[in-house]
Amino acid sequence: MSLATSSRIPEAAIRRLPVYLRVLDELQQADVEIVSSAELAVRTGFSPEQIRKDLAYFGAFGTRGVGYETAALGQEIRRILGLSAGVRAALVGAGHLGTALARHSLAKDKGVRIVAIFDNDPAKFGRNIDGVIVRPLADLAAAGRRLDVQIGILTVPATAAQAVAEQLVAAGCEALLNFSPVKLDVPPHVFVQNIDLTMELQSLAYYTSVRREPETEADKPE
Amino acid sequence: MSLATSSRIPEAAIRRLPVYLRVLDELQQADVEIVSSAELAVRTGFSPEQIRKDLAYFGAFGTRGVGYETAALGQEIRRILGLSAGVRAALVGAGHLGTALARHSLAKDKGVRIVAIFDNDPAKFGRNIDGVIVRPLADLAAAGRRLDVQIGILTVPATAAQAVAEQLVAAGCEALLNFSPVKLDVPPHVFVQNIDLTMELQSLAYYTSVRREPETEADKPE
DNA sequence: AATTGTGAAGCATTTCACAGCT
DNA sequence: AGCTGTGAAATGCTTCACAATT
Repeated sequence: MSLATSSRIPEAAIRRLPVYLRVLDELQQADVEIVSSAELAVRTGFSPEQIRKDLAYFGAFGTRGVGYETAALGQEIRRILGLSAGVRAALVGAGHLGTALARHSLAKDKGVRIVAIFDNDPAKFGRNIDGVIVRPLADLAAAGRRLDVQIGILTVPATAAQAVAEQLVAAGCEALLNFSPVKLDVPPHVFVQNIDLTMELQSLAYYTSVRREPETEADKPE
Repeated sequence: MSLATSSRIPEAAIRRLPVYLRVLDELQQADVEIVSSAELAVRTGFSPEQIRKDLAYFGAFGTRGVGYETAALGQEIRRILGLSAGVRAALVGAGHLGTALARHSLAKDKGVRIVAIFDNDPAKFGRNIDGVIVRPLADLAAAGRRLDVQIGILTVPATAAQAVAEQLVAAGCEALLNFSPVKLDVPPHVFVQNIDLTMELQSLAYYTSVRREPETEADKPE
């Protein structure tokens, strides 16, 4: 009962589904009722075969010789991801990044709703971020499972991250979005997605020509 | 001369280097002079073999039977990434997310420095974000290559993204960090890293147990 | 004795190529 | 005729296992 790991479906495929969903919604907006994998490929940048394979992991949603119904496929993806049920998230850390994220996500409902925001800093208590009030971090432990949140978002300093993660898991979170540069230690049933902004910037530097110094020393010795 | 793509080294390995770098800096801070791949593995969550292989792509930096010198390896990674030269970045879109990012990155110098911030909104012109003044977007085109930036960061609405990307490339950017949910069309020598926050949240929903509806219709038909 | 560096094996994901429907 | 769905091949990345070195 506790083995929730789906295992057969590549994580990369799951991460592409929201991209398909966005394009499908745009097409529907434009009254396009049918779309081919080739057309989706142009709009997403993924290959048509990949798109077909990704979708085929979950069923046969298209019509051969025709394509996919935009509306129906959109609903299927929403169902697969669990967005139609409406997922609830708690965000911890109402600093600049946390606030930006909350606004970003609350602006338009995309199936995941931030329903509670916590912080440590009394100066921030009571602040209203697009309709959600910033509460003391202590409330997270107190409210616990009554919050009924499935996703936790960490935009806290590295020093606080592990403790906050544990409280989010205790509150019932099964998936965490972690912006702290820390490897979180969580129970195996909890899925962690890390976003490390410093890492993103630093790794980009590699693809820049700046680094070319007259270097002789450390070339691979054959 | 224009073929800059390194090609032999996995992108995934490049993305792990900044993580090693962070841990090495922490160790150095704590006066640890030597570290083994096993110890690095514990602290980063990657396997020791993977760490050794990643480093071996660039040279032989360790001593057999001993380990790696924290200070020396840190410098090597900085050199490999191009951080020692000091990379310059321009950020476009001084909204909540852009501002948060700028502060985040400017707080401590990690080798990539945001040297210019642009926005479309006159209300934001002149605002000071940790020492950098928000300038009119038009200045980006005007300043062009004189900005001497290698990295561009896009925190703009989807509708503006492609045009802004083109201006950043014209200004000399060889790598873009794109937070807009748009597939950017750029010349082949430009490296694009997308961070799609809506996608991150929506894909997390999959790893949640919410989705379990009494579903019969669309199971894979064997 | 310990730990790196690395060819080879193993695994995962992507691409190919085409059969199967409409 | 056109486009999906899918085994099989190709590619890429990770793990294994051990020789090399201090």
